[in-house]
Amino acid sequence: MQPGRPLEFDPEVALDAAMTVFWQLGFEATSLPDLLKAMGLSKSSFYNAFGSKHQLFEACLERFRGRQVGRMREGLARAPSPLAFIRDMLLSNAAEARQEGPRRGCLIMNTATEFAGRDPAVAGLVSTAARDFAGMFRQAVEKAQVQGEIPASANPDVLAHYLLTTMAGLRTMVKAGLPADELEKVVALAVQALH
Amino acid sequence: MQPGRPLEFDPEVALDAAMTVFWQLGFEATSLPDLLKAMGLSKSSFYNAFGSKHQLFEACLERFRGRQVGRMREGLARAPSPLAFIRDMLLSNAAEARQEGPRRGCLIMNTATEFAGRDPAVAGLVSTAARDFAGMFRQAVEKAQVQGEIPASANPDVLAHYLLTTMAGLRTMVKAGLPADELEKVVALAVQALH
DNA sequence: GGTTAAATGGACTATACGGTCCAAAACTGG
DNA sequence: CCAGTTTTGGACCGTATAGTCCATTTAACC
Repeated sequence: MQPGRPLEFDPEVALDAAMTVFWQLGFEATSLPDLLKAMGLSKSSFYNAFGSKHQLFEACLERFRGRQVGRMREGLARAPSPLAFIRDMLLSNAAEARQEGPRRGCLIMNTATEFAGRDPAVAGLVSTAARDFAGMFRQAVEKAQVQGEIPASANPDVLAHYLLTTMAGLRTMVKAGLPADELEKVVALAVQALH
Repeated sequence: MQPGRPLEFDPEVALDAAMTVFWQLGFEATSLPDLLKAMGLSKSSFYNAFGSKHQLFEACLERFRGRQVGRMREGLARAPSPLAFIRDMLLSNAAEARQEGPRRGCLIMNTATEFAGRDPAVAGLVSTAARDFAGMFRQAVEKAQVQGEIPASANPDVLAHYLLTTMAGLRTMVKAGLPADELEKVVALAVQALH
């Protein structure tokens, strides 16, 4: 690449801002002006750097997936025990019901419900992300089995999918307005079911 | 009401058609032309009869809620046992993963994730519906406790919320592309957890 | 400091949106 | 058959949408 003027904005930062907007509003409800404002750039720069609203959205999904997987990996590594990680994971989802504000949920789950079925590219990203999340849960389950926190007889894949399903359900129930107390009891029950 | 020309369409039928469209596409992604086409009426008739897209949507939510509660009540009455009803309920959600087509999910859950948080009126309808669904599950749980299918020591409310959460999670996972076989194993595990 | 390549702001486009309005048509009751 | 009331189709409106384009500015390299 030859000389030329350097970017005035940090694409990473801009992408983060865009991700947040999509996360809160979803794809359809997010307008271009919404994005430009949040990202702090002009139309030209936007299209120059990100191609289109749709491409940007896909980039955000990817970004979210990677970040979330990283967060889970890190959480599993740091947690006092694999089962504690699982419980904390679910509890952190339920905890969103405590905050008064936005209730963003999970970008991947939101996207799955919003329109994964109508867009093959997006559907692919969503299902890949779901598989990755399940994979992390699976690792946690297997680790818990080694440590004797979960019976070795259980099928780690089934448990992983069960946990992912519960997580998705919690996010939905938060948005539906169930109080945090109730959801925390649900989490306790769900964790109990692993034994 | 005096003479006047009678309606050329059946409002109930039209409402059903509208409900189906919203169910598949969500509120934002459904355009007025989409609705008119599905309902088979002109703009004038539409606004005359239903006020606005938003009002129509609220009517559809109400309709869905009532219908779903009725379906659950009926299912519980007909089922060979309360626990069988619960299992069938969850399985029927998972079963959507088998069909190739649309994957509509549950209108209420879809709406919760799409934009319940941004619209107080809609949020109210969604949370009412969620409470109603939970109430039906609660009845099933209590009945199951009487019949000894579920330990009497369990808290019916918690179990009801747990079931609702699982149901919501299943619908999300269906949309995320998890295969039906896996989801059915998840259902078995979730039902197991009630004991 | 000139050349070059890229970024920028803003004007511009075409389309689609939800919603309104009105004149004409159509059906009922008398 | 007429009066009364409502439905109906379609023209119309202002706005917002995603996306394009170009002339100008800007900074890096030699």
